[in-house]
Amino acid sequence: MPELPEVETIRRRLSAVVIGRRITAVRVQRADIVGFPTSIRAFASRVRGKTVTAVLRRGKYLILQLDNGGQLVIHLRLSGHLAVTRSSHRLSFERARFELGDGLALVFVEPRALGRIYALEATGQYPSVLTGLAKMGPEPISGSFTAEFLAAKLRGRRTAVKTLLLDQRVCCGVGNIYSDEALFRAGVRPDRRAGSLSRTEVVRLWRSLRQVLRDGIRWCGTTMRDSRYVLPDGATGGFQHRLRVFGRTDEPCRCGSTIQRGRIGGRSTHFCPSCQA
DNA sequence: CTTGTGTCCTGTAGGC
DNA sequence: TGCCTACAGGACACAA
Repeated sequence: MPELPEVETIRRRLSAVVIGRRITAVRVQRADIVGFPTSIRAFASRVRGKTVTAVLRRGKYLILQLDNGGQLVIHLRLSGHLAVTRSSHRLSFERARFELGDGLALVFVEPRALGRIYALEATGQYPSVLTGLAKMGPEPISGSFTAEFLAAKLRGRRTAVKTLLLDQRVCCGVGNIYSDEALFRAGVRPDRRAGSLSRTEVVRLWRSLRQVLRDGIRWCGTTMRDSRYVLPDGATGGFQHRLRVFGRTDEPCRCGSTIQRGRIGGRSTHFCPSCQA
C-alpha cells in the first residue's frame, strides 16, 4: 500500500515524534513479522534501550537510526501502518509495539502480516532477507536518478514498461498507484515493451515519475477508500483527489474517453486508451 | 540473465 | 442474510 510518497510522509511525521526518544521496551505480538534476526528475543534486545537519532527512508523502507549505529528497518508492504499512540491504548492488528517513554508507544499495525521489521547491527551489512534493500536503485526523486539511468534500464527489455517501473532496482519506491499515474502523465501505455520507448518518451516518463512522486509527497500520499494508509497520528493523505487514472476504471478521462483497467504482471493497471500511446 | 507465475497473509467487496 | 470467490497499494522464490 504505502509507496514512496506515503513512506516519506510517514518518515517526516515520525521524525518529529521519535527522534531523541529511547525505546524502553519492545513487544512482538506476532512472531513472523520479524524478518531479522530470526529470534524475537535477539530482535528485541538489539532495539531495547536504544535512542532514535534519525528517521530515514530508502525506497519503501523506513529506517530508524539508533544511537549505537544499529537500525530498526520497517517495511509496511500492502496493509501495514505505524501509529503513535498512548501506551495504555491497544489497537487492532497490532503486530509489534515499541514503548517510547512518557506514556507513548510506536505501534506496528499490519492486518495481513505481510510487512516486516528488521533489527540490524552497526556493520552496514544487509542480511540475505534484505538483499532487496542492498540492490535497490537510486532514489527516483534524487539527482542520481537521471533520464540516462532510466533509459539504460529500459533499453533492450521486452517486458512491459510498467513492470520495470515496479522493479525496485530500477525505480525504488514506485508501486502500483504511482506507476500508473506516471505512465498516464507521460502518455505511455503501461503494456508497451520497455525497449520500444523512444528517447523522447523515456525522458517524458522520467520527468513524469519524478513529478508525480513529488506531488504525492506534497499532498501527503494517497488514502483510498479501502486503504489503511494513515499517518502516525491517524490523519489521511490527499493525493487520492489528484489521481488521473488509478482506481478510476470506467470513469471519464479529462479527454472524454473512458479509463480502462487491465492486468500487467499480475497487477491491476489503469490507463486512458486515448491519452496513452 | 530475462520473464512469467505462484505464494505469503487476512479482510473485504461483490456475486449469487 | 449468508456463503463463496476474487482481489488488494509488495516482494520474493522458483521454473522455464
